[in-house]
Amino acid sequence: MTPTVDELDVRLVELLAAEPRIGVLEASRRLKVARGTVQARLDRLVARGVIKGFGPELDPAALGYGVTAFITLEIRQSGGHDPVAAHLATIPEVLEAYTITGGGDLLCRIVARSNADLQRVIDEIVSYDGILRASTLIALAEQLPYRTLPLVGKAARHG
Amino acid sequence: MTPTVDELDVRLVELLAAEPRIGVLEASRRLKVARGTVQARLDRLVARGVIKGFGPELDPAALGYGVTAFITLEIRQSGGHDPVAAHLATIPEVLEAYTITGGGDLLCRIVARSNADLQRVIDEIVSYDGILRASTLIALAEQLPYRTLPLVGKAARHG
DNA sequence: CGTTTGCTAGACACATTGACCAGTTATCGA
DNA sequence: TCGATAACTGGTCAATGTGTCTAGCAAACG
Repeated sequence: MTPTVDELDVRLVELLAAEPRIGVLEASRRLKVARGTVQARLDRLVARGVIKGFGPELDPAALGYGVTAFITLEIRQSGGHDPVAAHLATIPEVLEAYTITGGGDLLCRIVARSNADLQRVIDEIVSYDGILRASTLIALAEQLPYRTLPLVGKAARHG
Repeated sequence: MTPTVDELDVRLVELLAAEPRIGVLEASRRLKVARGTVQARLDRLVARGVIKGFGPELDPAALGYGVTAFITLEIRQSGGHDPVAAHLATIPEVLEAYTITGGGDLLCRIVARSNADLQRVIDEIVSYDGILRASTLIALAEQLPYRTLPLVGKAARHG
């Protein structure tokens, strides 16, 4: 299997991650390649889906949502996951949700303004009919902030 | 408490999220405000930390890491969390890690190339001395992709 | 061994940026 | 209610970057 990215791609991605505001021209200067090359590489990375986008990264904590928690939902088998996912999607505090192994379970990341507010969010979540049980884990500290950069390097080295 | 963001901020963030490549000038045209205003708002949002950055969003799946899992680590109380976090940081497949409620536990998001590869990643994680027990949940499907946009709207409406 | 693909290096018109400015509302505290 | 401060407008300017195109060259591929 041929790697999806090569060493130049990695350097480009790392450069963009470090200084997102530099343009294609400046990037080409830093990487010592022609501008067209950088442009082509970027287009290719986006086309392949390796780069999903350049949207602004928002910090829930800065918006006042300083409490993060993970909640496991046991849902009624019959209804299926989709209606539950649709319900969760209507709650802004639910940041993401995955179905996980172990009969009919869902793992969600949620945020709240405070521990008291967390109760409100949880109540809103479990108010839905198809949810049988919920169990919450409060995040105390972020030991390792979300990152994907090391993965690119590894993918290029072809692990 | 005064909101950290107002309605214009929300529209700006939503616009940037929808079309990240538009510049300040185009944004000002869409929002029907002066360019300087957009510039000032953007600077303010970044300065406040509401916008953490504009880095490229990478998709692990597109890099060949199609398997996502959540792993709970029970760590030895004595050593503390930091050495464990340092160990986890050296493993590219560990995308994030949180300390969570429940004595000395850590929740990590990890990715792997396949289920077999997942075993290798887990082995690498638990090879560390301070880790007593690990329990893994494999993510079957992404029901709700990571999002923060709805939160901004809610913060502005001041929930 | 010809063809395709990727990179270089340069060109061009055009749009955008960053940095200003003066003048005009809003907002808020006293 | 008034004054001061902060925010927004609408405009300028030079400098820079963008999108798009060209042609030549080298390596990889079948």
